[in-house]
Order: sequence, then structure tokens, then C-alpha cells
Amino acid sequence: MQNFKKQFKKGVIELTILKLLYEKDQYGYSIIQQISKRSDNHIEIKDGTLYPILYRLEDNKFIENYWKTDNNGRSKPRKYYRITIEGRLRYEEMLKDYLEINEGIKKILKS
Amino acid sequence: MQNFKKQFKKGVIELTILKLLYEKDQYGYSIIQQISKRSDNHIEIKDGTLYPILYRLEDNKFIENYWKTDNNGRSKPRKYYRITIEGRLRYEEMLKDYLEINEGIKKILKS
DNA sequence: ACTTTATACTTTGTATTACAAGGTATATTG
DNA sequence: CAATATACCTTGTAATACAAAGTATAAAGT
Repeated sequence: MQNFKKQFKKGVIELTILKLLYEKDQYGYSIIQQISKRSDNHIEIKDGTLYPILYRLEDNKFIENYWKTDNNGRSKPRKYYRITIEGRLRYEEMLKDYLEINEGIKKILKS
Repeated sequence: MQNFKKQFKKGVIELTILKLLYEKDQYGYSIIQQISKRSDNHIEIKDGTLYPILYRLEDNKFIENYWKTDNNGRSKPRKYYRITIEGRLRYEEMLKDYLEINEGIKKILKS
């Protein structure tokens, strides 16, 4: 029981991560900030949560990484992620499922 | 990874169960059918999933049960569940969280 | 009358996964 | 120069939908 939000977030996090990478390549920490910002702080992901998900997505060939040094003074490279073709298909699939289930929930919730 | 739908359903199932019991007292099997029917079969719950959730909700004092024999010929009584005051409050709370997070996801998903 | 399917409830074991909590190291801000 | 934010990583834990098994009655089909 405990935390409903925590449970509810399961599953949808992957969807949002793939969506952000669908838009453009990004490094992990940036994804956390983007999700937080774009959801008006309604969805917050901890870094200890995000990185394992990224590794999982990578194992499944949905994303792949490369190190890149930005040309803005920062010397340390950041680990960027890029979505693959399989990842795009996976995203479309998940989006379809999400919309379907959400439609179902909506119908139940409205008296 | 495996099944996205399965993961996504976590959390929202409790919400839908409380919603149905908010409307009227019901026995377990009826809840399964209601959820399936009202969501146009987009959300299907297995009985092995529902009953443990009902027991959990009961442990948390959100619902309570009573055996009742319907007066329609069926001799065997069915185990009905009734939502408590605490359950109603819990439902309102969960609904608020659900709507908030859903709003956040929507914002992320629309380019 | 008999067989099959649906109803109704229960329990045990398993896989999944967000998070807490710890770590390391660099960059930025006051 | 101290404090905070950024950026990445790892281990252990709690929570939970489901599969798969069971029991028993009711309804539907032939």
C-alpha cells in the first residue's frame, strides 16, 4: 500500500523516457530535469531510479549511448542516449497501450 | 520489461475497485466483471489478483465485508464488500494523485 | 441425466521494479 | 573556499499483479 504515486508511476516512466529521447538525444541527468519540468513537477524521478531503467532499455536495444564533450567549457564528457529504431517501435506500442488503458480507466471513473 | 500493460495497471486497479464500491456494495467476482465491461475490455483483472487486493484494502480499513444470500434462487451466499469512510477519503486522495500525474504525463507526451 | 462451462472464493510462489541509501567525482555558485 | 548542484553508479528492499494451483456451487448445453 504505502505510496500510490510510486506504484502508479511504474510503467509510465519508461514511456516518458522514450518520448524524450524520441525528441532528441539526451544524457541521463537531463532526462530527470526534463520530466520534472515538463510535468509541472508532478512527476519526479530519482537518479537511482533512472539509471537502472536506462541500462534496462539499453539491454533491450531500445536505446544506445555515446560519450560526448559539450563545447561550452565543461571538460567532463556526458553520457548521451539515442533511441533506436526498435525503441521507436516500442514507444509507439507503449503509447497505444497507455491510451487504451487510460480510456478504460476514464470510463470507469466517470459515474 | 516483459509486459508494459501489467506494470501500468499497478496502482490504478485499487483506484477502480474503490470507485466501484463507492457506487454500490458488490462481491468480488462482480467487480472483475464490472471493470472488464465498463472499460470496454481494455482492463482485465484476474481473480487471483483481485482477492488479495480486497484483503489488503480490508486490512487497511478501506473496505469491509459481509456475507449475503441473494433472494433470486441462488442458495449460496456471496461475500459482499462495502467501502468505509476511510475508504472514501482514500479514494478521493488517490483520484487527485491520479489526475495530477496523468496531467503531467499528457504534457510530456504532447510534443 | 450428464457433461461442460461459468461463477465464486482462496492460497502459494515468482518476477518485476521504483526507491532509499550509499558511493565517487566534477562544476557551479555564494 | 565552502557549499550546493550536477552527473553517474551500485546494492538491498518493499510492494504487488500474476500464474497456477485448489475447492465448491450454479448454469447452460446436448
